[in-house]
Amino acid sequence: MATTTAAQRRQQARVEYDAFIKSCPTNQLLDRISDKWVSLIVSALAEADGPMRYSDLGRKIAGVSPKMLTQTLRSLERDGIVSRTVTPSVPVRVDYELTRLGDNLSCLLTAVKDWAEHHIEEVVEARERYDTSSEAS
Amino acid sequence: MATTTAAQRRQQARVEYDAFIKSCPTNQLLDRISDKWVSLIVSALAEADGPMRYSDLGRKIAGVSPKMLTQTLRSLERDGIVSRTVTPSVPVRVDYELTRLGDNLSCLLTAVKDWAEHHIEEVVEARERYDTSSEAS
DNA sequence: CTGGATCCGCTAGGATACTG
DNA sequence: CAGTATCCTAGCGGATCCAG
Repeated sequence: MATTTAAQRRQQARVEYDAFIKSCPTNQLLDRISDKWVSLIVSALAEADGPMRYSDLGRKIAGVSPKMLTQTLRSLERDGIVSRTVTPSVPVRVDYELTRLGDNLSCLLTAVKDWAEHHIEEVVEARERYDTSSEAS
Repeated sequence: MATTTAAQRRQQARVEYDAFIKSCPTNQLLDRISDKWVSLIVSALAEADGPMRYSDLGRKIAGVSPKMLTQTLRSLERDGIVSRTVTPSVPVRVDYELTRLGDNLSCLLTAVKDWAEHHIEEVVEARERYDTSSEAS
C-alpha cells in the first residue's frame, strides 16, 4: 500500500528539516544577517558609533520603506541587537543604538565583508569563465 | 510642483541603492550564503570531504526539491564554489565537489557558525525578555 | 515624528510530470 | 541517474492611509 508517494515522503522530510533548520543557531543567524536591511542598519549604526533617530536611519538608508525599517528594527530589538529608547517629548523622539551584542555582530559582519572583498575577484573570474564557456555552445 | 511624491523619491533612491548593493561584494556574498540551500550544500560537501553525486546530495539534504538542488548547484558552480564533473557512462554520473574557493567559503561558514553558537543564548534570552515584557501590556 | 494597519503585486520556490 | 519544463501558491515587501 504505497499511498505514501515519494513527494509525500519528501514533504515529510522537508517538515523535519525545516524544524531542524529553525532550531539551528547557524541558520537562524544566517537568516538574520542575510536580510538586506539588517546588514545596512547594523553597519549604519556601527558607523555612527552612537544613537541614531528613526528618521536618521530612514535617510541614511534611503531606499527603505517605513514598514521595513520598523519591522527590521523591531526584530533586531527583539534579538537584543539594537536598543530602542523613547524620549516622550513633543514630538516624540526615538533613538536606536547597537547593544554590546549588536556591536559584536557588526564585527562578524566585518569579517564577512573582509572575506567578500578578498575573494570577490575569484568569484567574478569564475563567473566570466562560466558565462563565456556556456555561450560557446 | 511637488509631482515628485515622497514615494517616488524613495523609489528612485531604492533603485540607486539596489544598484549599489548589487555591486557591493559584501551584499553579493551575503545573498549567496544566506540562501537556505547554499549553506546546507556547502556543509554537506565539506563534511563529505570528497565528491558527492547529485542524488547523494538530494538524499543527504532530504527536504530539497530537484529544482532547487539543481538551481543552487548551478549558481554555486558559476561562482566557482563547487565543481561539476560529468562521467558519460550509462547511466550518467555527475559528481560535485568543493573547489578551493568553496573550501575557503566553508571556513567562513564555520566562523559564522561559531559566532552563532557562542551568542545564540544571548539572543534567546533577549527574545524571552522582549516577549514577556510586551505580553505584560 | 514614529510608526501601525491594510491592500496588493510579484517572484521565489515547491509539486509534478516528462526527457536524454 | 540527472536533470528540465510547467504550473501554482504563499509570503515578502512596497504603497498608501491613518493614529498617537
